[in-house]
Amino acid sequence: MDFKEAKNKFVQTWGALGSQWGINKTMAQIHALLMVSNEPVSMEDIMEELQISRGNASMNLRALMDWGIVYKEFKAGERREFFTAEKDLDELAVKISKERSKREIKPALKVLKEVSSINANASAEEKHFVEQTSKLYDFVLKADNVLDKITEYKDNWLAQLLVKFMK
Amino acid sequence: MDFKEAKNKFVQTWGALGSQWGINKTMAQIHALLMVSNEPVSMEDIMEELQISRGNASMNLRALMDWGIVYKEFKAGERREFFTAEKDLDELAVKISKERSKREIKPALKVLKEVSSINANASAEEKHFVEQTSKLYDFVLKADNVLDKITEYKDNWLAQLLVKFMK
DNA sequence: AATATCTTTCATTTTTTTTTGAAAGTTTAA
DNA sequence: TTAAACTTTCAAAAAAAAATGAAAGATATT
Repeated sequence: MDFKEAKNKFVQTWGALGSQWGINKTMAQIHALLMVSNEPVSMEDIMEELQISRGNASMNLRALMDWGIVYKEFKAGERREFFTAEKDLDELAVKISKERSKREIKPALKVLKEVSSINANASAEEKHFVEQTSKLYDFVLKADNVLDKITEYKDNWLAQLLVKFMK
Repeated sequence: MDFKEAKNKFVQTWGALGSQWGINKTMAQIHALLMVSNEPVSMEDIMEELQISRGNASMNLRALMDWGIVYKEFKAGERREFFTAEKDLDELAVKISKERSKREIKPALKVLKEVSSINANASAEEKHFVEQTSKLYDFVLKADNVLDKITEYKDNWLAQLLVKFMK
C-alpha cells in the first residue's frame, strides 16, 4: 500500500466511523484529512481531495470549528483561508467530551430529572417508572462527572486511567 | 406533569438522543419504552404506543436483541411473544461497550495499523501521516483496553471509577 | 469606488435512511 | 393436515439528511 492509498483508506474509514457515531460522513472525512496533513489545507484542496462542493466544504468546516477541533489559519501574503485540525489526541478527546456533555448529556439530565420527579401514585407501573428514570438520572450524572474529572487531568488522562484501573 | 406525559417525554428524549449517537430513533424509543415498563410488552403494544408498523417493530426489536439489551419473554399460556429490556444500567453499559468495541473499534484499529505501517519515504508529508496515524492507533488501543477493563469490574464500575479519579 | 478574490447562505436536488404493509414464513392447536 | 395466530422479510414508498451550486456577502486590492 502506498501513501496515497493509505491516506485515502484512512479518510474513508474515519468517515464511515463518523456516521456510526452520529457525525456526518463529510465532516468526519474533512477532520481526518486535516489530522494527517502536516500543512494547513485550503478549502479548494479539501474540495478537490474529497470531491465535494464548495458549500458542503464550507458548512462542514464551520461545524468542525464550532466543535473547537479545527482552526482557521492565515498565511502571510495569502488571501484565502487555510485550515488545521487539533492534532493532540488528549486535547481532541477533551474537547469532544466537553462539547457532547454540553450539547447532549446536560439536556438529557434535565429531562430525566423532570420525568423522574412526577408524583407517582400507588400503581406499580408508575412506581417502576420513577424508580427506573431516577436510576438513570444518577447513572448519567455520575458518567458525566467522570467526564468532567477526566478533562481536568487533561494531559494523558487515558494512560493514568488505565494504570489506575489495572492495579 | 402526569405519568403519561412523563413517559412520553422520556421516550421521545431517549429517541432523539439515540439519533445523536448513531442509533435509529425507533430503536432507541423501543428501548426506552421497555426500560420503564415493569411488565414484558407485546409487539402489538409497542406498535400501538409508538405508532409504528409491524415490520418496523419487528426489525428494531431484532436489532435490540442482537445488541443483547432486549430479551424475548414467553408467558405461560400466551401465544405471542413479549419483550423486556436489560434494566441493570451497569450491565447495559457493559453490553453496549463490548458490542461497539467489537463492531467499530476493533475494525478501526485494524485499519489504523495497516495505514500506519506503510513505508514512509523521506517526505515530511508521509512522515507526518505515519506519525499521526500511529499515535491514533496507540490512543484508540488504550481507550479500547480501558473499556475491556471496565467490563471486568462489571458491577458498579462507574462508582469505583469516580472514586479513583477524584481522590 | 469599482473590481477581483474568496466565503457563506439557502432553496433545490440528490442520496441515504427509515418505514410501511402485504406476502411469505413459522408455530401451535384443533 | 388444516387453520388460526402470530412473526419475519423485503420491495416499494416516504421521510430525513446531506450535498449542490448559484447568488449574496465579505474583504482586500487597484
